[in-house]
Amino acid sequence: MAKPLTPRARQIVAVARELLEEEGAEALTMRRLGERLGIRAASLYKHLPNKAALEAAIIAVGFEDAAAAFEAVTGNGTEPLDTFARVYRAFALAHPHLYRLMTDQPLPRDLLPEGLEQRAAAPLLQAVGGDPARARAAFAFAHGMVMLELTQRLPPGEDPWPAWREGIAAFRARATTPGQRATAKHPH
Amino acid sequence: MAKPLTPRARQIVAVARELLEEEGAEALTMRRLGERLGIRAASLYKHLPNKAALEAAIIAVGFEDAAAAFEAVTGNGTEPLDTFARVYRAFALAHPHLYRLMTDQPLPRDLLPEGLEQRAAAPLLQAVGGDPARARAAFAFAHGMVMLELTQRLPPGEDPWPAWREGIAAFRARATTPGQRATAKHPH
DNA sequence: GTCTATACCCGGATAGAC
DNA sequence: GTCTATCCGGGTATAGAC
Repeated sequence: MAKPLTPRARQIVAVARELLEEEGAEALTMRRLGERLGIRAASLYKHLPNKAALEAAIIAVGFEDAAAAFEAVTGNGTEPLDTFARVYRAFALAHPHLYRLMTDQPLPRDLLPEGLEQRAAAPLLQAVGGDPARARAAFAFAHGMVMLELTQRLPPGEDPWPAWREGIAAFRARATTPGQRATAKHPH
Repeated sequence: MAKPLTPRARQIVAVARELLEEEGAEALTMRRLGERLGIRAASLYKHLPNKAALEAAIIAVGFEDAAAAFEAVTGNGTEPLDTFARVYRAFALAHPHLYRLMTDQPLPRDLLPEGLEQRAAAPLLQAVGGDPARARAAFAFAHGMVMLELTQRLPPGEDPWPAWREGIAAFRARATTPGQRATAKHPH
C-alpha cells in the first residue's frame, strides 16, 4: 500500500501541511500548493499521483506527530487518562485543520503505513486499563469534546475544563460496568 | 434574526433537505436543487437570499426534528440517559448528511429561531441530573461516538454497543465530581 | 522536473426581459 | 416567479515541449 515518497515529494507534503494548517482545508488545492512552492500545479503530478495521495500523506505525518506526542509523556508519573486528555486536546487545538482532515472522513487505510493507527491508539488503551470498549468510549468522549470546541458548540467564553474533568473522572472512576444503577465500587 | 420563510421557500427547503439526505453535502448546490424543483438555479434567489440561508433553514428543521424525537420519548419510564443515547444515535444514523451539516461548522445562530438550541439540549441536561458540565461531557461522548461511527473509525464489522454501554454507564454511575480519586458520593 | 496550454468540470450569484 | 444570458471564480488533471 503506502508507496514510499521521494525526498522532493516529502518536502511538497510538508509545505502542503503548512498550507492546510495556516489557511484551512479549502485552501489546500493543487494550485495554491504550487504557488507556495514556486512551481505550477501541473508539476506536482510528477511527484504525487493525485490529490488523494497528497492528503493521505499529510494524514500519515499527522498521525506520526500525534503518536510521538503521546509517547513523549507516557510513564511520566501523572495520571494516565488525564495526561492522555491533555495531550490529545493540545494536539487538536494546536492543529485544528490538520485534526479535521485526519478525522472528517474514513481513513484511507490503504494509503497509510502499516501499524500507524494502532500506534496512535495504544496510549489510550493502556490508560483505561486495556478494555477496548472502554478505550473506544473514552476516545469518543475526547474526540467529541475536541469537536465541540472546534465547532464552537460550547457556550461562548465558557471554560471547557469542567466538562473535560467530568469525562475524565467518568472513565477513570469505575472498575467495571455496573449492572444497573449508581452502585459505585469503592477503591480498597 | 431568522426571517420567516414564505410557504414556497419552506417547500424549497424541504426539497433541499431531501437532496442533502439522499446525495450528500457536495450534491447540495443551487443548480442541483433547481433541477429537483424543475426550475433554474437563478430563480431560487427570488425565495432565499443565498445558499447560507438555505443551509441555515435546513439546520433549523433538523434541530426541530431532533428535539421532537427526544420529546416523544421523555418520561416513558426507561432509563433517561440510555434513552437519550438511543434516540440520539438513531437520529444521527438515520440522517447522516443532515447530522453532519448540523454539527460540522459553528452554528449560524443569527439565522436560527430563538430558543431552538436550548430546546434540543434540554433532554440531556435532565437525563444527567441537571449538571451542565456533566451534560456537556455526556453530549461530547454521544457526538463522538456518532462521528466515529459515521466516519467508520471503529474497527469494521464490530458492534459499537459495548462502547456505547461503557459511556452510558460512565455518565450514569457517579453522583458528582470526585475531588481527586474515585471517592464517589453516596446518594442519600 | 518544470513549463505552457488546455480540457473539462463545477460553483454562487446578478441583470434584465417577460 | 420564472426565464436566459452571463460574470467571475474555482477545481483536478493530462499532453507534450523543453
